Amino acid sequence: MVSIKQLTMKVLTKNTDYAVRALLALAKAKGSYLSAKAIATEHDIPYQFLRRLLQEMIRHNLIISKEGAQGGFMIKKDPDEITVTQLIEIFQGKVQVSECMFRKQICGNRARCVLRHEIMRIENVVQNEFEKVTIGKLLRDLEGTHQAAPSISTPESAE
Amino acid sequence: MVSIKQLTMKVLTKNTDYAVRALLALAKAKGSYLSAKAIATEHDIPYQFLRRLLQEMIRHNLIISKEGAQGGFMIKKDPDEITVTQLIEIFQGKVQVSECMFRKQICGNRARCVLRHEIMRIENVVQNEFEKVTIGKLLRDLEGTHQAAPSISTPESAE
DNA sequence: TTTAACTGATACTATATTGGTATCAATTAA
DNA sequence: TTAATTGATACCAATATAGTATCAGTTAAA
Ligand code: FES
Ligand code: FES
Repeated sequence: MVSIKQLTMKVLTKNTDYAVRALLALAKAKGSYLSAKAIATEHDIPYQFLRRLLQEMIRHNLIISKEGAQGGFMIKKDPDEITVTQLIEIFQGKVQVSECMFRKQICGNRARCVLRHEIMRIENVVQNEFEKVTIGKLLRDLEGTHQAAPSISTPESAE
Repeated sequence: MVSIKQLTMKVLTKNTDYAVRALLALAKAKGSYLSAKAIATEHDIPYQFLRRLLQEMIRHNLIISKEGAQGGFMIKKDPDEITVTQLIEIFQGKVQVSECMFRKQICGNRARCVLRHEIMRIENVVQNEFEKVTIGKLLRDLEGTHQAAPSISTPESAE
């Protein structure tokens, strides 16, 4: 075996995972401040880890904060304008399929490379797909799940 | 900054990169044995690293080997049947967008989850796209680049 | 006016993954 | 017999990911 350790390669890391969860909590609490501690305990996110993520999201103008007692964080940007793509880019950097495998070896100086085209095309597909998933959409799905929409045809017992 | 180190997250690792290069070399040399050393030097792949990859590919029936002096490796499987997806799975494990972010927190016991559907859909898209890229296709592109097809409309000076 | 509940900033540690090296035994052509 | 070569596997280094700790500053409220 060479490198098959986990059996899967993650495209979303904990950073993004936690950030999305936190944003959903903040979006739901829209208008009031939620403390990092509250979010952390309620959503099982390591406290200090979460704090860094929140600070990063402030820098990116997704949320704001209030210091001191009774302080906390509040969502700033419209949830429908926050895409998973953005979060991935903030916390994991741009998704790139390959910096260009083979480079010199195969392509030499030639600018034309079908493989590269394939790769770039795939990259765009991924990008576009994630672009469609916003915090607002997830929130609505989530609330739909817990409130209305009693049951959907295919129950999908998987997972 | 939280984790933006490289600015990009790779979907293809060196393993896969090198494996594809080696397979292209072997596909080109179809019918004769190429030594690991020859491949390594010709394609700038770390020798010992490459040897492990080759052994792994033997285990997966992509290539065969001959021991001893004048030995080496020879491609076994039809290049058109070797997809990049397969190589990714061998060397990086299955591509999985997320093992299921949020899990309990959000979905609880509910089997219905739109986010999960989105994620799975994206996974499938990636999988399908890579499925289309085979060693055979790459080899033909490569040979086209070096032999016929003198020039294509868009030169793409990028990279 | 002191204190406890907070965030800001940042350094640190631990673990996992990725990338690469080294070693030695076994095989085979010359 | 020897040099070229693979089989097998252990090891090491660099980087990325995940998580922890600390301390200074702010603020609501007792
Ligand atoms: S492999 Fe780099 S341009 Fe083709
Ligand atoms: S997040 Fe896991 S099923 Fe929805």
